[in-house]
Amino acid sequence: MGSILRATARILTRDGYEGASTNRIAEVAGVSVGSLYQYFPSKDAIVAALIDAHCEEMFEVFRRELAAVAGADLEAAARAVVAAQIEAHKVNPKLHRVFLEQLPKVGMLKRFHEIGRRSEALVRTYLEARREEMRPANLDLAAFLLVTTVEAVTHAAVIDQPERLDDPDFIPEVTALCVRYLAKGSGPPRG
Amino acid sequence: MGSILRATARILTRDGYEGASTNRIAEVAGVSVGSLYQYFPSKDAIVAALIDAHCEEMFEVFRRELAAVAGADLEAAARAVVAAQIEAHKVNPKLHRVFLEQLPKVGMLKRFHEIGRRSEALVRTYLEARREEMRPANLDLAAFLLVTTVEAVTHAAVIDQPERLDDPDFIPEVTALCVRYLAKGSGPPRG
DNA sequence: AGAATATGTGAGTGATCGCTCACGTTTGCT
DNA sequence: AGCAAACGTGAGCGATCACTCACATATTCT
Repeated sequence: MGSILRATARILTRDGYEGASTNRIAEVAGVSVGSLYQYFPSKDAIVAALIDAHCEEMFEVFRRELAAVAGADLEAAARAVVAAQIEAHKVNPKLHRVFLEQLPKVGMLKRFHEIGRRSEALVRTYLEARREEMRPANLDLAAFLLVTTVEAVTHAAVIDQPERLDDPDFIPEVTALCVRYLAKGSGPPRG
Repeated sequence: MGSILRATARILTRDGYEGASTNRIAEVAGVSVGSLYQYFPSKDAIVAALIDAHCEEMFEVFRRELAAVAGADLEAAARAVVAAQIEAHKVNPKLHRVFLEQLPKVGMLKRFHEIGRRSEALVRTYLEARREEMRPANLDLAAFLLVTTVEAVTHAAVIDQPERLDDPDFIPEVTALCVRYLAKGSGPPRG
């Protein structure tokens, strides 16, 4: 069963979604198609199980790195969130890409949206604990903006432009994007 | 030919990628499959043409709204960028979603990345013209972060959580995210 | 050992798909 | 009208796919 998931992941990362027929998955896993259907009711179920495992793994990396800075100040916490997202995206970037860019079924994406919502909840908890330091009145909106932003920027960097990560300004600048948005410090002069 | 593209767009928005077989496209367009292949060499070519048209339309909306504020101050320009991205995403949200979430071919996504790069160039031009007002030293990185951020936040809102757009804080807060990142105003106290 | 059960096999099924091609139909010219 | 080129047609081809099922093999009982 694990071998089926491992074979599927390998095919997806090497040949993309098109190469992942049930016969080929069975072949690479070293079992027969019949066996494959004893463990999974459908091809979609295999992919779904793989997505679930991948999402769980990414979220676990994210959550663990965040737990370490629950009491830290804003700057340190923001830097940790950014670094955590980068690490989470390094779990299996190729597989991550296939899931987000090649899966033709919409239902599959819901699983990714869910870890987004869970990440938002973690961040909102932090923001609420330090509410008096925060400029935004609507912390729900703030958490949404931050998580969406950091995820997008991280994703674009890790998946599409890995050379960005070599830029020593990358993490500090993304951190600044978050911190300057959140902190009360004087913004631009208000009209 | 236009009818083929229109039929394809309609099927994609109504039934998703799975429903868009060449026979069905021909049927909805009111032509025969044979005719379809006189205008397009392959099914992929139809989808590609549709993507190109869609991207061009979105970028044109974005570019036009931006041209109007080329000389405006940072706050106004940022607000315009945010509003422009929202408007661009309203061109055809359902089709946009299918393109980004259901197309199984990676090659198709390159076309979306290209308008991202073009948007970055527009933004960078503005940033460079006002370089002395900007805090970030690396305006290339700044343009990348801003465009990626505003696109992601806008996309998430328009496509997945349209109720966000009803929040009167939405545009101001996204604008604040950009302006506070860019402006020289005192950031958080530096260690 | 032998029956009963669980597990594994892979050729084959039916359905779908992108695409072709032999054949009509229309159009525009002389 | 007569012809030819351009345009349109749709049954059907070959390929592929997810999935099944009759059968073989392995395992666990008594």
